[in-house]
Amino acid sequence: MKIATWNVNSLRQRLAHLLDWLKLVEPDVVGLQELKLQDEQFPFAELEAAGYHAVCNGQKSYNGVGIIARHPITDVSRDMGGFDDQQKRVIAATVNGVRVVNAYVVNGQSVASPKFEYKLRWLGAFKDYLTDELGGGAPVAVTGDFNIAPTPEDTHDAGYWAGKILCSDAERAAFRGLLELGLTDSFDKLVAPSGRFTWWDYRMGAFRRNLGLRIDHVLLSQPLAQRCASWHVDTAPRRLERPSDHAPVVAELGT
DNA sequence: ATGGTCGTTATACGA
Repeated sequence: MKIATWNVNSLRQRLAHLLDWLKLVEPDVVGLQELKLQDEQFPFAELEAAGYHAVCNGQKSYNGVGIIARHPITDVSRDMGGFDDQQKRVIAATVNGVRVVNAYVVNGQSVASPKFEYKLRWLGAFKDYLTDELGGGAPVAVTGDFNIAPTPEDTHDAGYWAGKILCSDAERAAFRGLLELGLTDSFDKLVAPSGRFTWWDYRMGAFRRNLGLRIDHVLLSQPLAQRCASWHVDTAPRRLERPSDHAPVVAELGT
């Protein structure tokens, strides 16, 4: 079973990339982020033709998340109950007995920004939300653009990124707090041929120079973590013309 | 590496 996450940075711009990638890789479940479209614009027909069920929580211009899967998708939940948020960042659903939670975590802009306060509040709410989902009895897979590089090694230049947005102590502590709920970072099963970065800035030729960060993650609750055999980044879509600035991450689970 | 690019019912702002 392949569980993937991919920030596509506009699904309308990236639909061909996604469809080609699905055909090649055949993931069972994919959490998609930054759809940048409304629900009625979601390409359900194209994905169905590709063999995928789909659910989404869309928003005009910004944010927006979706889950696509080869098995039927049930028990769809949108947003975090109890957290008043105008931004569409969370969708959860059950796929083949697995509770899939897919999130587009707040970027935060800079640690001095009011958006950083929002990011930390949001992460606090997300921890509570995951606590509830983990108590639901089903194994849980959390996919998403977390906008957090968990360790200095998850950056191309630890000195440059020290204390900056995506790498601050507060963000990293929040990420560890999620793991402490009983989730394992599937990155622990990194396979040797894969690099670890999942995002490269569009500017400065950052991808060509491999100036990246690891900010997209697949976290697994215990029964799934035990089955996780490998983690890798697929950089092929990042090499295409007009790519997303993120590459898909794939966690593969055995039986 | 502080510039440089993308995306969006845009022409500023978010990432």
